Amino acid sequence: MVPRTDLNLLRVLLAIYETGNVTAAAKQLGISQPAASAALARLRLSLGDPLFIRSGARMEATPRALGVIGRTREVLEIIDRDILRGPQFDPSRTEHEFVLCLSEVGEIVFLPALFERLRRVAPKARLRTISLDPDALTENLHDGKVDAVLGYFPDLTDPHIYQQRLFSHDLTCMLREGHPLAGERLSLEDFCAADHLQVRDGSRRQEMFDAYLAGTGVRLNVVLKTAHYMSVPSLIEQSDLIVVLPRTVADLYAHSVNVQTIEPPIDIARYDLKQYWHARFQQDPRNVWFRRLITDVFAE
DNA sequence: CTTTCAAGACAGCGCAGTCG
DNA sequence: CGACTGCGCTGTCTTGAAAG
Repeated sequence: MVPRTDLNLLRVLLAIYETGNVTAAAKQLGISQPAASAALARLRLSLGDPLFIRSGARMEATPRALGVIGRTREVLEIIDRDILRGPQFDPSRTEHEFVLCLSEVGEIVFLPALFERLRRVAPKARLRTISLDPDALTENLHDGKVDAVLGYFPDLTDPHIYQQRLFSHDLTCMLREGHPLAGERLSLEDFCAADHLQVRDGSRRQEMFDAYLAGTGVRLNVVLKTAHYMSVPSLIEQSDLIVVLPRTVADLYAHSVNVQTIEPPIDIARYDLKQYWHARFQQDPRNVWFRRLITDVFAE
């Protein structure tokens, strides 16, 4: 059996050594003189040495006491600094590689701003983004292999996964400049009859938009499916396809290629973009800091 | 297997008094 | 004068049973 050690006794030992006086030591520790005296008695018993011999008005340390004072001071400093106060996180010095799991939309729209902010406040830190199967997200968050998940992930329902809403997305349509259907607004007939491009990156089991369509009975004529948003601008620019996609992405593309956005003929509910993390890291200083960084970027 | 609860044991406290 | 001791009180810990 591991011997039981009351570490408070070591504080009494140090206080008596520093003050040379049990009464003063008790005062320093905020305990009564008898309590300090009793603590000294327990120490004497456990170390098998008188530790302090009274010499006039002063308690003189024995060689045994002198032999353990230095190490005792070191141990208590380590406990106070590294255990009781907990590890501190200094963003200006960290070389940690933060791992963020986010959707392709998140990568396109938010990663540049997030990375810029990270470089500014934590110049030595690194950032790695990954995409994971929905089933693997919870486990990776639990293990700390992923610091946070960012995006629309309705499959993250584990009660130990905490979440915070950052932003609300809405969907819009995009087609090429000069498209036969280009104009103010699409009719539902034209919308359904048009050839659609569909983007599904596999980051969730069911898209909110698909569930919405299933509920309304509207069926789209999807003729091309892709897993990436990267190819969307050129596909739309060079065809008569229509695509439904997040407005933030559509706005980004509309600035760089010959495409335009057009309001869909149906009201599609907005969906929340959130950050997710595991309960284990709720109080972890580094994780708290990283989550706040993400929140701040979205607040801007 | 973990958590919760109650009962008993015990360590640590302060007070008062004694000892060196 | 300051360390130590005895006593009674209090809070914490341990243990075992029960519940989830």
